[in-house]
Amino acid sequence: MQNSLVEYLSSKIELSENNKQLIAEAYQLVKLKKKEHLFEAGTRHFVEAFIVQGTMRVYYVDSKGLEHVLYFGFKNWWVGDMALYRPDECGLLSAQALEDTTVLIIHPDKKEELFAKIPGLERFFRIIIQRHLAVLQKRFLLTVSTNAQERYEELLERSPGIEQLVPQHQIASYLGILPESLSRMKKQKLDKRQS
Amino acid sequence: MQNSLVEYLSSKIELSENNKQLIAEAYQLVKLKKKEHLFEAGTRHFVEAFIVQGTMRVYYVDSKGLEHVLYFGFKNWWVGDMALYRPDECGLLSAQALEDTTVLIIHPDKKEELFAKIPGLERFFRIIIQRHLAVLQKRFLLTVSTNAQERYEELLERSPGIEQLVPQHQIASYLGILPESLSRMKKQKLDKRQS
DNA sequence: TTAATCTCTTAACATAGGTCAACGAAACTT
DNA sequence: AAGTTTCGTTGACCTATGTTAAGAGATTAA
Repeated sequence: MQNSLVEYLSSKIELSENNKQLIAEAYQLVKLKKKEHLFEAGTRHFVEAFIVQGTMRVYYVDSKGLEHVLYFGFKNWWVGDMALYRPDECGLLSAQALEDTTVLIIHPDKKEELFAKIPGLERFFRIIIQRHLAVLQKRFLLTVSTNAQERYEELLERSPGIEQLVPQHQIASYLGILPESLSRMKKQKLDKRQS
Repeated sequence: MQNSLVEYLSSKIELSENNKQLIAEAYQLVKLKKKEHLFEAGTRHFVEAFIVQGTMRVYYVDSKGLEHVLYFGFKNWWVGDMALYRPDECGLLSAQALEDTTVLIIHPDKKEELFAKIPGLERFFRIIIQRHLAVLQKRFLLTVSTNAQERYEELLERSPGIEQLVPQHQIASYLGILPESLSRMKKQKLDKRQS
């Protein structure tokens, strides 16, 4: 069932059989239907979920009501609002399943318990946070230093196959442009190739 | 001398006199002349500096040679490439003094020693990282959801007085536009106010 | 003090991407 | 299967910001 998380963690840190058991029991399986939300902006959600199967998008809704995809989550990735640091904070982000998706979640208190029992686990999660920071920083710098075309190419290179997993207007949102603009861009690319 | 760091930390966590002493001794005072660099992209720099006095900018140079300010550092702020997680990594960022500036730095190994000796310190630095993540996430979302005008107003509101500390073309770079565009924006604002 | 450099402003023109509107094709709902 | 919503495409036009060039002050260096 939740072996995928245990497998994933085992590949990252040393875990005794007993600890694997503890982890498997602490996490709870949640099944989301397509379009269902794991958490929504403005609510208290200290959720950090591991995707067992499926695809999600994490996005922000701005003051004009427009949505902006911050990142996508695929199998064996973590999704959450990593910027939250207290369980009682309200977040700015929402997370929605782009297809039927299965995730594993844990209560913050329970996570603390695991940290106390399993050496190396807290350190591992700290590294996850820092990796998120590194990824976000790269994303920001790419966004301010390139045009949509270049960002599109970078995305395709970094996540080949993403076009099969995510509808095109969500990709446009991730790139920071409108669907019409992505459509136009792709056409220009084609036209150029044929000339 | 380095009292400002000790004072700052004391206001955040409980510190015995002995621990204050340890901290004061572990950090090293560095004086930077205006335009001097604390670290530069492409070099191994695991630097995390506390600004005692002065102003710095942390920036990225893109593949076309253009500079993009990621953030400014003022008195009593931390500057560094928080995305680095191993002391032997090369960073993408550079940090330069915008005026004569004094900072406190520490060797990573020494920092580990402090962590071992001073309870609460490691936890505090973890919070700093997470706060950086939160700030960066907000910055990213603001950047993709607003125009330069709105970002300019947000900046002035969040950092009143910044225009006295930082030259205008650096502010433009922070906003993600060219100096000419910021100049034009300000003029339009004036024109509007007068009509 | 002069020269050299840096900083800010202005203006004319160029372009990436936004806006609006319309349409056909998929993909769900019933 | 019919109807409804969602998704991608196209085209005409618009706007924010980039580009280039020039000049005036301000600051720094010699």
